[in-house]
Amino acid sequence: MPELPEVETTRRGIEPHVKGKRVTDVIVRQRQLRWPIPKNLKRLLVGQVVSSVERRAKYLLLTTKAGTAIVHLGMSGSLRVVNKKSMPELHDHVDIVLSSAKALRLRDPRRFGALLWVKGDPMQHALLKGIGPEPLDDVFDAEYLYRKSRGRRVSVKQFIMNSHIVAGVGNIYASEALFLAGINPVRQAGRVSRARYVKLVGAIKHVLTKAIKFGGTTLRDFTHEDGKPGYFANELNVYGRQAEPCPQCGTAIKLRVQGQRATYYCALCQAG
DNA sequence: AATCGCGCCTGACGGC
DNA sequence: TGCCGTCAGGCGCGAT
Repeated sequence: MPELPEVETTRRGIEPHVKGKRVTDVIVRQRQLRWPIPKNLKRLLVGQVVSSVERRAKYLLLTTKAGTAIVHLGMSGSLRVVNKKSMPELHDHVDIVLSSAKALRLRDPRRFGALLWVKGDPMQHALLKGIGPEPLDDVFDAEYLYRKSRGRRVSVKQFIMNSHIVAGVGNIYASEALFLAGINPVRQAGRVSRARYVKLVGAIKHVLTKAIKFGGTTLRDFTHEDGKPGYFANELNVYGRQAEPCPQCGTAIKLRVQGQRATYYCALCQAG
């Protein structure tokens, strides 16, 4: 499941192959992703030079003079740099063919991803406009999170997964950060102390930074631009480890569902 | 304004 | 073996 570290890993992987290259063709094999891929994408993109490859939240932004392609990897998406002559496989929905020998290939078995186009400032696009600060940005600090959380009755886990509060924290890293901070995931966001938000912000930054260093977490579909997996799955303390011993205290890791999503936690270490 | 639940989609898995 | 139901989950959206 691509979360921020996986998208950032992808961005870093594709950037050297894409930036400064001209788009020579766009091949769409499956248009029906979360939203349909614009029918005129090929006309818009062909001939354009990709001037930058950026990330905002879990969105990738391929910017040209004419506009920006917005890519979301959804649940199962990956972007690979392939030889432009290599045969597409099942679920390889789009090739963005480049002026080099390469093509950027979007694979997305579950098709929860998206490939959209925006003219002008991409940050003004409806999908990006309301998104909260980047978690690795300095403006994302304990004071911000504390202030935003006052009066909120949702669980602290759902609170930090709200992209309007902070960008890019998904289900895996929310569980991991709450474990590192020793916070009970079901506690109401508005009832978490300032001191605990200091710990939580530190934990979020730490786990995301570390996951990027490991090239992200590959559980099933996610791969790097070269098709290789990320290795952070080995570093996960609680996610997916129901009934395994807590790495801190040995108590069995628990699983519960919050907002229709699995939360993994240690009831002893995260009593607070 | 905040919160809740739905639905998009495929592949893996368990039960029979 | 094979079929079928269930689950996984990011996240926008509509309803409350």
